Amino acid sequence: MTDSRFEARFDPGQADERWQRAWDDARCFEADSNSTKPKSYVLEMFPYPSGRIHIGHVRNYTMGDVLARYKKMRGHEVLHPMGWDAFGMPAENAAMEKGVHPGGWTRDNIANMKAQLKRIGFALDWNREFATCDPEYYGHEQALFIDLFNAGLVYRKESTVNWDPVDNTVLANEQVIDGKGWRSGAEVEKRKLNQWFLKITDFAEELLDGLGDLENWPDKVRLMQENWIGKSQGLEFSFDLSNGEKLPVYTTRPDTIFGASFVAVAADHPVAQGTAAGNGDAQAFIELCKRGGTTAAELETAEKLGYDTGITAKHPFTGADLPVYIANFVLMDYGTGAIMAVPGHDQRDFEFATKYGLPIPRVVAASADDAAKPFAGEAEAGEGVLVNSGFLDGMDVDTAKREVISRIEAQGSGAGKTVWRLRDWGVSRQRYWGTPIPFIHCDKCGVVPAPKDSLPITLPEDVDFKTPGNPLVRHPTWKHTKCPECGGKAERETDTLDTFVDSSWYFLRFASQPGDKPFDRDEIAKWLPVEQYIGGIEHAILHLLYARFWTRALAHIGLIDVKEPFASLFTQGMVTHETYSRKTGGREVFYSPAEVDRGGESAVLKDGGEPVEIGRVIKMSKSKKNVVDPDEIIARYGADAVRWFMLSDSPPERDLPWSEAGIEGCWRFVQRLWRLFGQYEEGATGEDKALARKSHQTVDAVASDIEALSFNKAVARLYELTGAIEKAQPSASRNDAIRSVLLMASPMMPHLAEEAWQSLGSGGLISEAAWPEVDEALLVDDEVTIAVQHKGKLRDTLTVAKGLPKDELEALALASDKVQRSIDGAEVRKVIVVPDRLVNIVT
RNA sequence: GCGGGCGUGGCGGAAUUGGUAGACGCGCUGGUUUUAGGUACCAGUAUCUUACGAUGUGGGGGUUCGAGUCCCUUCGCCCGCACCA
Repeated sequence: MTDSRFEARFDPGQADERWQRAWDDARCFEADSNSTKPKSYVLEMFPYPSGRIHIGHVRNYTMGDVLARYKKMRGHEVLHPMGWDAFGMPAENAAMEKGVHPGGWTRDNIANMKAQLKRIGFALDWNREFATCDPEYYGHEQALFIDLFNAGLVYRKESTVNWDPVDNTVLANEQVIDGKGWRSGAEVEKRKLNQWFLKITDFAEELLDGLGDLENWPDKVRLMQENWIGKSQGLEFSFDLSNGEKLPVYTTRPDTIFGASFVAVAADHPVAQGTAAGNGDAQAFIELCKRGGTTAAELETAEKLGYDTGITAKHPFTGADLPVYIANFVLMDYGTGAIMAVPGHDQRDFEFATKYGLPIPRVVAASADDAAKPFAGEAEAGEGVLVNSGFLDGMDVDTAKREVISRIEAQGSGAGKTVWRLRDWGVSRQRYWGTPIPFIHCDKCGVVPAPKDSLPITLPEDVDFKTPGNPLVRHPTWKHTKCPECGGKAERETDTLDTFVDSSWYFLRFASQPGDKPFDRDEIAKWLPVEQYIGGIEHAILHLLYARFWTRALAHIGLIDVKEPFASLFTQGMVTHETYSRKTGGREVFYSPAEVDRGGESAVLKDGGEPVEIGRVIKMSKSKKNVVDPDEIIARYGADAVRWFMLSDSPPERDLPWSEAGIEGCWRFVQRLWRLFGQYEEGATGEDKALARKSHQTVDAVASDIEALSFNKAVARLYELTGAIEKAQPSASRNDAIRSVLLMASPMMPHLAEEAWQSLGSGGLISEAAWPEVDEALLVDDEVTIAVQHKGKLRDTLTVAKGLPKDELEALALASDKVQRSIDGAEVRKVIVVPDRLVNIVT
């Protein structure tokens, strides 16, 4: 019964590219800023141009694409742009390893990856494409940076970097492995440099409060940001030290002050520095702290170490002399860089006190009776009542906090204080491949911003990467310039900006890209905020917080009117794959899926047939070789099967395990749909009420699924409806249902859909068509299936008219043979009836 | 270490406010069509049990007429930790 206009099989090899060209020719996905339609800005996190599109990108962009195409079908003017996060370290690493220029390497990668994206058929507005390494883009970024400087949001201060003494280079955290430089293997040192900072802490309160309005962000992301910002109410007070100095400390647990058994300062705290002067042992200890990791994770997992300064601090209430230690777990940039340590009620202090034999007094207990209860090998950080604490005894934790703060304030030795965990954003990078920081150092005038008409300050092309270190510093001419203030000899800043700055406003530039300024305020007002932002959960904190901050900062200085850039956020999972490996000579060798023949339970090498071990399903990575190349898959199965796979089965926020069998199944479904569309019978008449109902219910449900980004559910519903249509006899209802499936599948399998749309003789492109209408009357079923339980266990089901009253349901349930057999004459004590759902009989 | 998340058949997963656990797909088993087939179609597929039935959502405990869903506890895996993007 196959329609003659349909070939036996859908051939993506000839169809995909043809339709991609048709979309380009019709310019269907170009966003019109002057449109009067409701707007939808759909954005996926733009990729770093590493060279190849990764299957994870394909998943991310397919989700956004389905939403963008769907919104267009619902009559929205859609902005769905794409660009390149093109600055960063990998380009410099490639330059060092392969002798290529970072710019050329990046441009080649972009060209490759763009071609790859085109082959997947994404509905992108390529007119708005840019790369952050375009001088035009980073020139505007330099202008914005100067604006923020003029608004007092940019400053310089000393801060610590990882220094590789052999390569004479600053290392990123990921380049430090076990405290050693990844290339040189040299012991990494901490070194202080003058660096540029953005005052994100000025916005801490705003960024925290703003989270409350981001209702369409995942709760987990909001919670992570809240914890990261880390507002805490505590007490800052000063200890009188035995050397006559005062030592300010900050604590969030002033209630436990009677449990303080020592005081600790960070290695770079002035008290530590003072102790080290003329004290070799203290100096050695501070040196020890300077080695090793800089990251919070390393600091906190490292063994707690300390050095007794010999100084003591006088307890403000008991007058006791507490020893002052230099400790490796105290951070200089949180609070005052010094703490009162309460080992009984803080785990880090507990470990330290145990190691150094310091007292561990209990000052909080479950009840006053437990005042002498020993600790069970760890600190107790929870709630309770105060004990062994003088005037605080018997109070709860909150009351005691307030009491201590007011007494300290009365003494005049301190005050209640709000402290934030959030630190200012250090944006200096001692690297070439980034946005040059637009400032000029003049001996006479100091650090002055470059004149705006000198922007962009572009990177020099003639650089070499044979010598380690920043090529901008050793370039013969680049940094030499004139001071814009006095006209005298001066030098350019050679630091470049963190690439997180580039990604903090690219979504604005997509919406509006005038040549003479970063963006047009009115156009931003039209397009922003982004309706739906989609990206990886790994960006939950840094990128998303920086972008929120940068947007607020621009609003603060009056350049834009939007404060939150992303109205709705979705974080998708990774694409994973099992690993294949063989142990040869004690070494594990990994093989790529392409090298392996995968049977039901086992796998063997294609070349040679030796068995390989099938490993866990993990994130795709080059080192484990468990990667699949989107290009190869598309060449084999076409773009639509790959897109369908990306949407099927796994909920989008969870990991998606790639499997060969899975893509085969998708390929078969593409063909099954193709046959279904061929079964559209011109002129078929007659009504099929059940099918019509199923079809309209599916259209309604798939629409809500797509809007909720629950693509796996939408896919399951399309399978179901397809099955129902295949079983039905030809009718007008059936034709209508086939047409609905075609339209519903079109955002997911656009090439197949265009081909079928054309074959059915529908005019124009399906990409320009409207979403099918839903007949509300068909959404409600008139019969429901009721579960009948006895003592909470299912005994029978009943099919009854919808809305049947409770007493009738109860009577029907009790009349059931199966139920009576289960009750077996016992006394019915209670019957619970949930209309249209269930009856539960309790005996 | 701290913060956040996840855990349901052989596999991916589905399951309004607590209300028929396993929809849908993959795989597997049997059959039909085909010269053949890696295609298509039909039937079956949580576990135990001959059956009646019992058990079952990482483990243990609790609340409830009723728990995958709520509470406590425990184990495993994943993400982030400020210079990877």
